[in-house]
Amino acid sequence: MNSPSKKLITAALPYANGPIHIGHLAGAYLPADIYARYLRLKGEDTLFVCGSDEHGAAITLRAKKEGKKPQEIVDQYHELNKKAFEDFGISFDIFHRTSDPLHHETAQDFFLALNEKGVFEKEEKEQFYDEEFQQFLADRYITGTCPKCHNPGAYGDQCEKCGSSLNPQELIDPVSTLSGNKPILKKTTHWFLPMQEHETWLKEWIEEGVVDSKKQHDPKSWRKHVIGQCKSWIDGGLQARAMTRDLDWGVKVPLKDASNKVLYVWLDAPIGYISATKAWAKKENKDWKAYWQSSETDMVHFIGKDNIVFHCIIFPIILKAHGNYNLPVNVPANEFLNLEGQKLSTSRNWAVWLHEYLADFPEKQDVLRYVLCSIAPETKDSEFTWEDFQTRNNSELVGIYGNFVNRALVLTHKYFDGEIPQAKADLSEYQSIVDSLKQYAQNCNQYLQAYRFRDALVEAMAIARLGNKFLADTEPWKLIKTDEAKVKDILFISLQIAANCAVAFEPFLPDSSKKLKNLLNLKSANWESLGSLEILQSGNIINKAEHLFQKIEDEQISLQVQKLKATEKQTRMEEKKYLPLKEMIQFDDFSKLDLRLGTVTTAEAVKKSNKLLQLDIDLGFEKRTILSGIAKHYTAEEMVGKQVVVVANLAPRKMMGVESQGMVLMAENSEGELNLINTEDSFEPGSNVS
RNA sequence: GGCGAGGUAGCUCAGGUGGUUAGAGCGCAGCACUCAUAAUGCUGAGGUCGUGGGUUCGAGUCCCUCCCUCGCUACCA
Repeated sequence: MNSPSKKLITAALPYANGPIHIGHLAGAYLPADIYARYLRLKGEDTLFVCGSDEHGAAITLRAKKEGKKPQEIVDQYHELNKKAFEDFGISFDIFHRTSDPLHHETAQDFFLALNEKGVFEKEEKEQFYDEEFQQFLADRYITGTCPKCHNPGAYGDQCEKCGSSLNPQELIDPVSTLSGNKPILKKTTHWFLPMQEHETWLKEWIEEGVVDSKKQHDPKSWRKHVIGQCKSWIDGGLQARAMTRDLDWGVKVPLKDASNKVLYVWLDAPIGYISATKAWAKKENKDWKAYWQSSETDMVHFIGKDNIVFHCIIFPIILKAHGNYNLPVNVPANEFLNLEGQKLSTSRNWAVWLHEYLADFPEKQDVLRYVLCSIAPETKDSEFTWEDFQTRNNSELVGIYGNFVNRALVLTHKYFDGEIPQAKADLSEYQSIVDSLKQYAQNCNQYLQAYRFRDALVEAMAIARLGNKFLADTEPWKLIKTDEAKVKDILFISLQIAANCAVAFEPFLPDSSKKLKNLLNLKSANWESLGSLEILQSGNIINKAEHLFQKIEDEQISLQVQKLKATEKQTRMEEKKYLPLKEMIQFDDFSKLDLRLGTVTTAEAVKKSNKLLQLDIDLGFEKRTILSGIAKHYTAEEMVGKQVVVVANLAPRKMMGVESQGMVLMAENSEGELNLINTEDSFEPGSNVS
């Protein structure tokens, strides 16, 4: 491998259907930004691109639901997210969008090029079509009865009850989820990408890092879970996938016989990286090809784990099939971030939204960057808690880093009126400090190169720790009384360490580094100076000390926790609310029910079930065994002796190997809690309920 | 029950291709210090690396059994 002179960094295009939360940031944008900033600091020719992914059925449907145009939805979130990224210092060279004409043109050209090379297989198939909505239906917008297990709620692509994967045409009584009508079958043509034809070279590329007999990357530098997931896909056998869709919101398929068809997301979103590059190049008067088609350029995709297959299999196939394009040298996908014990969920509002965070913690974007990098899910899922956020801020940012900087500045002002002192020529008695500094700097650099940002950040913090230790060991506040010359050496070194902090933290905490550099009157410092005692110039004046970070109090934290709990409760209420009223019935329908009072005589948990209790119930005239799904609300012990209402003429049903002879009635509230139904004066068993 | 992930110090977690006394941060205890946002530094507690087997000269690190936890899913008639 040569050492490329250019770097292209991409971060997954966020879907313009909602705002950005800490999971997105920790998963892709923060590591990408750290890496991009690191490369720029090293002076490498770096381009960092991203943009909004604005097409797809979900946006169309949402627009329809809200009575808006798709473009309105997309405009709203594009602007919101663009601003959130800016506020958090995500230093995209361009944040483009896929609704831009340049993108449509680029994606269409790409499609045409592939089509001319005969990469696709054109095939006509019958597909379900919703006549009322006048559109073909994606698999997941069709439900029906599963042909295998007769579950009435199966989706067009799979039945979640029995787990079998399906074709929409297999469903019994298919229904469109758009209109609720029965869809009709209609012929339509699509362009398929036969991925199975690419298995051989893909396998070699992923496992050996070799493509076209050339070493392209070192697989050892790739994360284990990334390679693992790719292998399991390839080993499971790749299949042909349609690259076109019958929709009207998207990039039009640029062929005469393809009206009302758009490119599928695989040929749309990732091409967004290319069109973003083109848009940037146009503006900057540069050549976009230098970043995509030159062997001098390394490309790295930053994504979350849900995007691995996309970026490691499908996009590479497309790029290679097109020819001329580079493949990524790494795809450092992160796993998922959880929040206070639960996974983040946009729909359930279980998230910390970037724009809301800044409203509550103004100008504290670096604190969140610090915490999210410290706990980034680089090798496995990890957890964000507000308590941890507070601890890391207070004990690490304030106590270690901010405090050290403050000590060095305050001492310099106190003893030398803010002038960086002149140290003696021979500082060899401090060699061990210099060695440690160099070591941390080197470690930090190596970890950054290896995409290990958590570890790299720990090394940066170690530099601040070193500074604190140095001051504690040398005690300049004592020495000043006896040996001012030595205090000059000590503060000279301390200030150099502070300057080192400014450099080392710059990729992670750009705003704080800027502040610190201002305090030190340091115009610029590149990455190469890291580890040296030559960043600051003796004789220069530094500014008066200001705190880089502020403590976060308990009240602020409990407020956030309360906020989370409140939104959680609210969304749960909204989800449940009141069930819709069922269809009206006649008295005859009701009188078919035979409801009786019964007394629970014995109760036990059903083995290997976590919901079912097995109850023996005395109905007066006979005894019944009934299974009831209440184990999460009642223990077996407390059920014994309870009076219940039983549906006594319900057909028996076997569950978990036991026959249930009836059903116990329960009330369920909006929280999903269950409660028994009783008579006021405990009538005798067998009494009729009507 | 099925699928996925995981069980390492009080807590949160590191521990590529097996190899000397198993690590970090926080918390805790003691000591030092007072320049600093009661901040910092040093020292310590002494963890059967979930269980039981196996492979090996040698296993948190590989194989098998079992137990437990979490997520999705099934069982709520």
